[in-house]
Amino acid sequence: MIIIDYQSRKPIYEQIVERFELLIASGALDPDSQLPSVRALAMNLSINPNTIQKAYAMLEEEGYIYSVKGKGNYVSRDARLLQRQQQSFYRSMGDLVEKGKLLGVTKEEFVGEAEKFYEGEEEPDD
Amino acid sequence: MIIIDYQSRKPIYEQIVERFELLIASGALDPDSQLPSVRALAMNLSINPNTIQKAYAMLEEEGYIYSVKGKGNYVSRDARLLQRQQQSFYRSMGDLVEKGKLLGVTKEEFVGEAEKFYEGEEEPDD
Amino acid sequence: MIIIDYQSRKPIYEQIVERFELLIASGALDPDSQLPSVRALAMNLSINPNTIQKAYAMLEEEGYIYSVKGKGNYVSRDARLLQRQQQSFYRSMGDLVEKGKLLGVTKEEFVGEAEKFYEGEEEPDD
Amino acid sequence: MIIIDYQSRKPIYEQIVERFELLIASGALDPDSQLPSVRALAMNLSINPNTIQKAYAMLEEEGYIYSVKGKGNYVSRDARLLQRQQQSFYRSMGDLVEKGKLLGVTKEEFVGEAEKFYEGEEEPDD
DNA sequence: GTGGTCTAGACCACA
DNA sequence: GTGGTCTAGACCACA
Repeated sequence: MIIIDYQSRKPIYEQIVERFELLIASGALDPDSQLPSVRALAMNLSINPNTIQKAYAMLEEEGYIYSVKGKGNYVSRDARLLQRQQQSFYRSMGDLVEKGKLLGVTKEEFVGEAEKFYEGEEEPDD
Repeated sequence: MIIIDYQSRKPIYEQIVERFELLIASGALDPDSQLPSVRALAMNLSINPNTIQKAYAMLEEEGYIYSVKGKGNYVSRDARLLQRQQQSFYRSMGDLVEKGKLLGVTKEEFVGEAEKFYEGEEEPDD
Repeated sequence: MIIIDYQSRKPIYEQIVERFELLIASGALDPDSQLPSVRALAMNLSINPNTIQKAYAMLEEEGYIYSVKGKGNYVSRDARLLQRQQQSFYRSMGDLVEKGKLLGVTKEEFVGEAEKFYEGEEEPDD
Repeated sequence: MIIIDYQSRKPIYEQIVERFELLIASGALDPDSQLPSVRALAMNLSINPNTIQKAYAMLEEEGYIYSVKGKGNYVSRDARLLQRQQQSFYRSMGDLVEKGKLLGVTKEEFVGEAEKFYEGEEEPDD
């Protein structure tokens, strides 16, 4: 469920945070369902429990999960999380378009490539 | 020409590198034209000369600029730089599309928004 | 009678203790009246009986309740409990005022808002 | 500037966070002024640098400070921080009023005591 | 068993 | 010198 790129310049805890943000905002994880325990996930990924702890603390601070003492961490029930992710998504798109303009990518090229990306993945047949 | 966001989490030297990469790949800086001297730019942005040094070293290593001992740093003449930037650009687009799918953004929404971003900005009146 | 906020950062047993403290000190629970049994309350709130046990033990230690072996837990008859709560109440008020001063809240603003809070709520129509 | 109560149930890093929140929101610390370095403050309070780090990370996440890599942590310039603190302040007041009502504290008593607290501190003479 | 806090200490990136 | 990440390990509170 969580994949870590140990070569990445992005810190481990951040990779975990971003992964869970997506899983939660997209609905892949149901509200009030329990996250893997700190120790279990640490073992699983063979990293230090403190690092997981840090990631979970961050997710709680951001409202993605809530923690129940002595029981575990649970997915928050908050519709605004999806909105928030989408907003950040469109902001990234804006940045990308700006970069594209600088590099001489036309609107048509941009849209054409994007459509290919959209289609390419889902049905690898035909 | 170079704008630094001092509050950004992105290191200063990296901001400088990326900015020059774009300026050079897009042709905004002509091949063989001279870059501002390390000291001048450091003074101008009021940051540590070592930071500029590091950015220039990186740009040289990547082939964006070449340095002439005792004279200064100059823009490389290399058509592949634009290609390289565009490739990285399309890779980013692919990542963005993946994220969009997870967040339930449809192809139509994606394309629609992208077009808005393309049109929205002030076009240099001709 | 007892409401638990499972998402609160405050431990469950503590929420239970504080709730009973108020109910008893305010006279909402009569002296010598019986508290719900540990098991019943645990079932009712669907939490671990150990947690209720711990809360009751704490209330007994503080003198709010007394326990009769084999029978159950009962509300203490002790006028000083109200005083104690009120003292702690005024201490909190002192802390709040200090904080208000730091934040630039004037005495007039403080009093004005407090009066609004006092009036705002539904008063048990008489 | 920062005082730690080592007996408190409140974690050290949280005490540090709350103290800086007040100092910053109240304007006692000027925007863009530098906070003590992680190591210096750690030494000063004789606690582990990791604990200070944690507090600073939290303050950054909340927008009270920003961190410049290799240079230090600085106070944010954001007027909404004061508002945010005041909102939380009035929420606390609301809770306190509710408690007061339960304990039989009348509006007049509440206001009277609050005024005493407001006056008591400033001029210890007269 | 669950999360949370803290220390000690190493090591890296950045300016 | 500055912050940031991570590990190892202890110890506590809670359910």
